[in-house]
Amino acid sequence: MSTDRYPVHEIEARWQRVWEERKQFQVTEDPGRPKFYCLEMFPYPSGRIHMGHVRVYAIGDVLARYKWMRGFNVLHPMGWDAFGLPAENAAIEHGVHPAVWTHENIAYMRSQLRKLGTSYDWSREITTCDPDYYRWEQLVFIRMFERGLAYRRRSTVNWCPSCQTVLANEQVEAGRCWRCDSEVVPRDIEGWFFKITAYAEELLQWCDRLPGWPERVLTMQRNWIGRSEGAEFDLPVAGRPGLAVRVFTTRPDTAFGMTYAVLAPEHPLVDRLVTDEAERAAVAAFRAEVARESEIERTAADRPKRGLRLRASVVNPFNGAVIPLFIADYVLMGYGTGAIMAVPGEDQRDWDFARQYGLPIIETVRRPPDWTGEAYPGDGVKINSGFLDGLTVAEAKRRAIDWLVERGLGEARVNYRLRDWGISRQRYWGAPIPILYCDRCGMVPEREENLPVVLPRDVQISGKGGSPLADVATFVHAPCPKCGGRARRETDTMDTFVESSWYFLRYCSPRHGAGMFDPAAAAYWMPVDQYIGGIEHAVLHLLYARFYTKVLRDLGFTKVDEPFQALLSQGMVIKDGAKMSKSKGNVVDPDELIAKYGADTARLFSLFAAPPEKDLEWNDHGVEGASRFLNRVWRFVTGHLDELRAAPTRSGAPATDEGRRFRRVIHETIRRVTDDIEGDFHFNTAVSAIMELVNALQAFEQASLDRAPQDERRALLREAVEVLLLLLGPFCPHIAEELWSRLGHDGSLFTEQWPSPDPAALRKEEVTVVVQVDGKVRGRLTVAADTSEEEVRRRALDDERVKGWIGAGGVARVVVVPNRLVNIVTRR
RNA sequence: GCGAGAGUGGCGAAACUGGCAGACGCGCUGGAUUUAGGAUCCAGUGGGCGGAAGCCCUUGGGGGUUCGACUCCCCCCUCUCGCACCA
Repeated sequence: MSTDRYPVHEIEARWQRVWEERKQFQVTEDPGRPKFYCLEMFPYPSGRIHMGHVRVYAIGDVLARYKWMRGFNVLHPMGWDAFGLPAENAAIEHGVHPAVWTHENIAYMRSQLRKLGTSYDWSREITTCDPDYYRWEQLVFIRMFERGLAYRRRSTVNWCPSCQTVLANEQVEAGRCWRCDSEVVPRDIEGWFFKITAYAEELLQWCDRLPGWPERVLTMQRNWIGRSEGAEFDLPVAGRPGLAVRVFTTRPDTAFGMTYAVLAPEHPLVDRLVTDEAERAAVAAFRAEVARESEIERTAADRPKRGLRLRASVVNPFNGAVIPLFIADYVLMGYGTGAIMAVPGEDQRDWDFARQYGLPIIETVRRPPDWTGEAYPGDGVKINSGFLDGLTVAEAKRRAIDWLVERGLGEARVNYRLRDWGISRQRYWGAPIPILYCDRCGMVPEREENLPVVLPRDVQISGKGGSPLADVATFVHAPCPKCGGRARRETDTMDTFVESSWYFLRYCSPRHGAGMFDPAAAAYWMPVDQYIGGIEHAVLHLLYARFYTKVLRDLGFTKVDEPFQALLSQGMVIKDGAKMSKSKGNVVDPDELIAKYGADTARLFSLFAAPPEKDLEWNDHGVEGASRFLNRVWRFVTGHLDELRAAPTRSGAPATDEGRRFRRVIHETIRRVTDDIEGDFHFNTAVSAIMELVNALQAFEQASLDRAPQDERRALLREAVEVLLLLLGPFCPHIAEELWSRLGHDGSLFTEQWPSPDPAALRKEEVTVVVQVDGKVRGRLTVAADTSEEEVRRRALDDERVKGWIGAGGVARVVVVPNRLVNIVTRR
């Protein structure tokens, strides 16, 4: 190790030990102090932390330490999202038990997080694969089951052939598995669901009441929930009394333009409508053709639509017209009623289909004169629409619905795109679902006093498919909780997103034995004041956690409506233009980084290089720069220790202009750094303000050597250095603590008050006013602050240089912005 | 297609409610120190013209509002992300 650099490792290890020994960041509820719950998304214990972790935990740590210094009682916990597939895959590949693999990883990653100098209350650490953790979600599962919020049904689900398990809709990205990127296939299977759809409206409504969340995350959630308003009504099947096709539409006003109707190919009504074997065979062939297409092909853009005309026809109740009925691949069974009225005039999909199959097109809204498109989806006056003619689209929608309701033919209806959350996983490493199947009693929940249903250790993990739990006789066979007879346990486990849906509540009282959490502790700490994590969870974890919190509220466990008051979505860490990944070979290993430069440098660079919400382009030279800066701070403080220690306590304003100017820089830095942290977490500009302070400090040190009175010089140097260390503390805690103590302070920097700017120091005596002529800078004036407009105008017009730019036309007007600028507008 | 966000030096970026565009850092150039390298320090660094003072141009492109536009309005282009036949 070069002697030119400060002793990073010695210092960092020492302070990490001191903080731990002092239990400095352990907290208890204290009603006398304002609380601040600072939470970063907990990691999956994959083995080692990566740069994305360094970034998110550095961001959270700055905030937590800052809030400490601001006098808050800060809850800043850490834990492990410990269930999940990689542990099982490791078991298959290396023959190590998932539990062993997981706990080894946790031990290593915990030491890595400590080396980063993070201010966690480790006494609150939780691990979700611990039965003392998941027992509580088993309890909640039972309560949800009793209320119909957890239910079992057979349905077509997303199956990942590689992970050998079901995926929730939210876990499928463009037809592929969110984890392994395999193509997802539909599969008909029995499984457990959480009824998130019962909360669709509330989840949507609250999107408008989360001002601390980024708009793009709220938009993604709103889109995902996908509310649409319209009407549902019957199209009677011609000549088949009692049979009708139920359709949903958002445009009931266009009903007079319906020229055909469509059922989803798998719609159950189809089988009842077929007239003979020939048609049955045709339908079967069509269905097979549609089924052959993969999810990805089916969602490809501009794909031609395919349909099959059925022999049956339906009647448009609005005008009695008999219209053809199709089955077609562009109508989905999973949305609305699985059937539509087709209005080619106003719907582009219907237009495309009608053109292809030679079906008539009726326009029911007058086109704007410059309209050149095909189907017209916009507003306008209704035409060709009977009693709706002459109305606007909005009026006609209302009228059409009233008309349906009056005749008992249909009703207003709201539909959501959101589907229930499928939580069954056909895998081992997850929380067991506490349900038994009894031959006599059917589906029975485990008795609450028998919880937890512990995941057995001894299993054969083959990865061949099907839950390995099914082969564990001691687990599967259990007495029926109701009748005591023979019963079998459910062998699916819960989606790991269930654990992460409430861990923030468990942190409030992590060792609570009488329930999920201590209500008093949760009442004190919740909600999370600032949550920090990656954008990839915009509609996964963040939607599930909101839902689960509302369920817990409705079950009487908590009074909180929303778990996260404010959310910061940090950007990715990229290198050479791509996300860091082993396959691209562009990973930077945090261990190596810390070994070379130390944690303070790693933190400083990841905070300085970009604002937190943006992607961060990794740059090795930039890291050098961060390290260089810290070394400069170190050299300055250690090089002036005698002088700093001998400094007098400040009294009054500096006597020299130089001193006053420098003191203003010090206090302006306090203001800037505070505003940057409090505002939009723009730590990058906060760091640059600190760097500017150091630049000013060095300049002042040089300039004041022989010019300033020595007492004033020392006092200002001391004031500047103390402010510098206090401001730097949250970003680079180790070096700040070390230099703070070398200055002669006994206590920790983090028990100090965050500094406030002195208004007297901020006051400017002189200001530079820019003088423009026709908007171009032609000079500047130095004037006393708050000089009157007239005076500034006079002095600007008197300026010789400025006069030269005023042409023959003379001055038209003069705009004066006090303390800033004068703009002289000439007549041209 | 729909929705959201972004576009500023060689690079990461900054610019408060419209008021000196490019702070801070990286890189680069020159110099000092050094046997050398490293480290450190000093000066310079958007483009063009000029010996210099200085002048002109410049925030994806085009228009507009304004004394004044990176910032506000309209049109267009490019990129990123999300959803995607959702009736």
